[in-house]
Amino acid sequence: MNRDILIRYFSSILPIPAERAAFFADQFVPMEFLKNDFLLKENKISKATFVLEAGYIRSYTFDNNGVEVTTNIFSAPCFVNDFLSFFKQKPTSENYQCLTPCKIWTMSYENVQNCFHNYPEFRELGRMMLVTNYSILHERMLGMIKDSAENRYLKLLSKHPEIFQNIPLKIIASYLGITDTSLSRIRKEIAVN
Amino acid sequence: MNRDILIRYFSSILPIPAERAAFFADQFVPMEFLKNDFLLKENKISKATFVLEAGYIRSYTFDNNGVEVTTNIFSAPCFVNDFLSFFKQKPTSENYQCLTPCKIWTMSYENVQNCFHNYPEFRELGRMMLVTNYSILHERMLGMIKDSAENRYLKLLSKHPEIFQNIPLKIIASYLGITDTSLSRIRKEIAVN
DNA sequence: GATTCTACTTGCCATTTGACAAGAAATTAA
DNA sequence: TTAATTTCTTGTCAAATGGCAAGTAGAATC
Repeated sequence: MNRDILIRYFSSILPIPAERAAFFADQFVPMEFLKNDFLLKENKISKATFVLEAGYIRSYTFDNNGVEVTTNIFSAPCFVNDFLSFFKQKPTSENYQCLTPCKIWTMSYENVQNCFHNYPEFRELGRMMLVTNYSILHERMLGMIKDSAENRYLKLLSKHPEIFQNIPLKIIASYLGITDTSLSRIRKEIAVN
Repeated sequence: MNRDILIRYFSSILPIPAERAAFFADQFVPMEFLKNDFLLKENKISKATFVLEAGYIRSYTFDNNGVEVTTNIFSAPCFVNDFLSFFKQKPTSENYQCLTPCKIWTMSYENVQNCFHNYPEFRELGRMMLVTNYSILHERMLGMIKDSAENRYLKLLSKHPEIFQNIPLKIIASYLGITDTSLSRIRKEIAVN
């Protein structure tokens, strides 16, 4: 695993001295996960925060008919966090599962709290991470209101083409809020034109 | 305006000593807004955070065809914040407008930063506010994927019935991601049964 | 009180999306 | 390699939602 990726990722979120970024990176423990491994299961409390160095993860839950719904797709490098469960130490309602083998850096809740307490820059990093994720979710929400399914597909395709090379379409369809059938038709329609 | 509402609201987000909650409340300046007044306009940078004591506010933007889209509805008491604009001091893409006369407590960006720096509990309050708002948005997102328009309507109706007494249906429809025509039909259908 | 404006409803028809089922293609397991 | 499983596509039909326009009701303005 590559610690430099972690350091660069921190610096991209918030400009901080390289030395400090390296110190923060040292707080994380590297782990390797296999495909289908779970980082967190529903009804459990998130005890750690994760940074995905390589691989793909999704979170999912179930709709009223018991059908799996993909709530999020994580493409490296990024934080993987159930904010509600982690920061309020409450059980989550979602499952976080590796879609591919993953390289993941983890940091315990206690250590995060400790660094929040002692390092203003770490607090700032945490806040920026929250704000950034909020605004990504906000954009996705706007897309659900403003855009057609086809446009949502095209936006995701242009922003994260790598996802389509690595994740089954039916999971992407669910994430886009449509059925795999519809996504298949949308792709067909676009291919024709 | 009623400072106690502010204090109680803070305490509901995070258990803190009453004295400290009162001190935080003192950092906020009371203001009265008229119907249709703007708290923040698109392309401007949010210079203050707001707590809505009484009244209704919405945020809106425009879709690709120039049609207004309501992105959020704020029902007192609650924080009213453009997180991205406020915390990153970047221009917002949305308009925040009063739908009724409003009683609003404001606190400047500088003062917020100062309190973040000096008061751990204030930081914690800010983080909880962010986390809470993230999870509300997350739930709304899930609803857009999992629920039919009718179910989204019913959920909003049961959770915030007061909104339907105070805000035009066409704005609520837009917030739910449907047209006012569709909402009208959904309501009719429900009324029949 | 009359006028204007806005919100809401409704009818008609088109489009999008879903449900279900069958089959093809690709991947995984034996 | 073969078999089993999963993913993806496609057909048919139904349901949900939208676009547009007309008409009604209610609120705001003069």
